[in-house]
Amino acid sequence: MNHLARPGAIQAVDIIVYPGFKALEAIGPLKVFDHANGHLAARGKGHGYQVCIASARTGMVASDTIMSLEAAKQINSLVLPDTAIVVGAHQIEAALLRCPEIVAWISAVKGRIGRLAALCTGSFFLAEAGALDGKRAATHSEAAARLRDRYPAVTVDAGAAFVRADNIWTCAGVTAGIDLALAMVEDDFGRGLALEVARDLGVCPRRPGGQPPFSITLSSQMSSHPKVRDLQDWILAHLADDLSTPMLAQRLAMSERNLNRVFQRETANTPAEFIEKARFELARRLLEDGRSPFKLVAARTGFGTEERMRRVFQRRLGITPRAYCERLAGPVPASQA
DNA sequence: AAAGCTCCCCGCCATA
DNA sequence: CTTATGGCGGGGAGCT
Repeated sequence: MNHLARPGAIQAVDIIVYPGFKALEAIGPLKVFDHANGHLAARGKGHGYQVCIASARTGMVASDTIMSLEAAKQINSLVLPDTAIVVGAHQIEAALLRCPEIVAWISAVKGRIGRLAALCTGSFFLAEAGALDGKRAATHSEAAARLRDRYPAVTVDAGAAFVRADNIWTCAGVTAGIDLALAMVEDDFGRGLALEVARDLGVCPRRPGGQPPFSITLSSQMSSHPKVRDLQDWILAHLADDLSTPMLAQRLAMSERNLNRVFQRETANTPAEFIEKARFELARRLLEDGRSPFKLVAARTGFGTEERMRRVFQRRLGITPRAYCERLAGPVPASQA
C-alpha cells in the first residue's frame, strides 16, 4: 500500500505541466513540499524534497491564467523521480491530444515509479495511459462522468476527495490536491510535519468527527454512509480492543458477508484493511510523538504484540518500527534496544 | 522451522 | 426485472 522504501531520504518530486494546466492546482502541492523543506531544514535535517517542474519540453509553459511556469526538466523514462504529479486542465480532452508525450511517458513508467499522482482532471492522463485500469480513482466532480464513460476499466469514485490505489493517487480538486500532497509528506516524514505544513498554509485536513486528529490518508477514507461512518468512528475509538469481523457485523446488525460488501463499497477497504491502516497510523504517531516503549505502543494500537506490529511495519513500509524511529527522530533510547 | 490452524474475504447462488 | 442481503464453502494470508 505505502510505496515508501526510504523514509527520511531525499524524495524527488516532478510536477508535470503542459500548456493550459491549472496554475492553482500546481502551486498548492508545490508549496506543501516547500514548507516541508523549510521545517526539515529548521530541524537540521536538510532538504526532504527536490521538486522539479517537468514537461514534454523544457522552457516556459503557459497556464490557464496570466502566469507561466518554467519546466526545468524534460520528462524522461530513464531518470525517474520518486513521485510524479500530473496537473489537471480545463480542456482536458484537448490537452490529451496535444500532449501524447506525457501519456506515453506515464505508460512507460507507471509500473516502476514510487508514486504516481494526478490532480483533478490530470487523472485523464493516467487513465489514457492505462495506469488506472481496474483501479479506483477520483477526479474533478464535473469531469467524473466523462472519465467514467471514456475509460470503463476505471472505477470512478465521484464522491471521494482523494483516492490512493496502490501507488496511484488521484484527487478531486484544488484543496484535495493539497491534502494529497500533505498525505505524501505524512507518509514520508510523519504526521507531525504534515500538520505543521497544514498550519502554515492555513488548511485543515478533514478529520473523523470527535476523534483526536487522525491521519490525513485515513481521513480521506471515511465514508459518508451513516452506518459505515459510525462504525469507522467506533473502530477508531476502540483500536486497542479486539475487532473481529463477526463482531463488527453484529454491531451493524448485518451479516458478515454484507458488512464486507457494504464496507468496501463505501470505503474501498475491507474492514480488516481499514483497521490495520488505522492501527498502523496510530502506531506511527505514537512512535513519532513520545518515547513509549514499543510494547506499550503495540498494546495501545491493538496490534497486541511487538511481533505483529513489526510485521505490519515491515509489510507496509519495508522497515521495522525501530528503523522508522531512528530515521524520523534520531536514535532510539537504550531502554528500547 | 514447519505444519497446522484461524480468520478474513470472496465467488456463487438463494432469497426477499 | 433490479437491487440489497444472507448463507455456504474454499482459498489464502498470517499467526502459533
